[in-house]
Amino acid sequence: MPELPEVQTIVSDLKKVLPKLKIRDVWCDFKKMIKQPESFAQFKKMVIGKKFLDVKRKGKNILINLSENKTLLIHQKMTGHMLYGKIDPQDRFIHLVFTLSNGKHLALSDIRKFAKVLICETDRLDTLKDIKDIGPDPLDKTFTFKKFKEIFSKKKGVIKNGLMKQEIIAGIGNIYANEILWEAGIHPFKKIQKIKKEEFEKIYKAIKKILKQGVRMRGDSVVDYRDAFGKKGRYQNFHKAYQKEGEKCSKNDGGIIKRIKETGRSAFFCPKHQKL
DNA sequence: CCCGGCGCCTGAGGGC
DNA sequence: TGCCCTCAGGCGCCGG
Repeated sequence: MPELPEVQTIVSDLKKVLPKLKIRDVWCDFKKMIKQPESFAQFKKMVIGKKFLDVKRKGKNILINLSENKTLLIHQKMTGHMLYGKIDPQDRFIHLVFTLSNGKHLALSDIRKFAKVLICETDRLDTLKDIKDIGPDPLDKTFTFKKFKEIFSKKKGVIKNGLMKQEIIAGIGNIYANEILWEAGIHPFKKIQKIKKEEFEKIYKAIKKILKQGVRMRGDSVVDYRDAFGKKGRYQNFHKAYQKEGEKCSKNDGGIIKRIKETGRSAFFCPKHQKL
């Protein structure tokens, strides 16, 4: 499931190959994924002939900046991922394909069809809910401890849910939330209001450390994530908590990783060193 | 306003 | 073998 490191990997890949190429054609077999403009015919008209200028990320959103003041926003949701290169026409999970001026393709593969795509005027991007209603990016230089603590100390609920709320902080999903809290030594269900300053410091450091590590490993392919060239990431080999239920905590503290389901999501943690 | 729960989707995996 | 159930979880939406 693409979270910040997976999205960042795709964005870096695409940034290397897309700029200066043009869109020759576009094909789609699941038009529902296109949220804006209204019809696929309009979408097609808006992108054909446009040139790729830049590729960016905001939270889990991929922003592909095109010529003539257009930006493609892509959210990969659970199983979506962008692919660049020669696309296998037999691949039934590919639902959107751009044919590029160099003869290659840019495609969106998505088993579960949750991904969404939209076009926005570049200078109106900030008016989009997807952009304006999300919190700061945890890897941004301006995301300081002061800012982190300031944002979180106002929030209610438990820490793991807070970390996963995009309107508070943008980019963290279930895998990294579990890993961050394992690293920080904080129980996933600890109430935000009960978290002390030193604990906030540990969480802050863990956010930076774990997300950077995820980026370095080119993402987490525990399910079906691939980079823009179809290669797996490596972060799944470094999980300490996520999907480690029943295993010994790698801190060797005698804890056995426990799993608790709440509101559809699994929390994984070590009951020994992650205290409430 | 906030919180919980459901719907969107489909493949994998377990039980029988 | 094959059917059916559950699970995976990002996020929009709805209702209490």
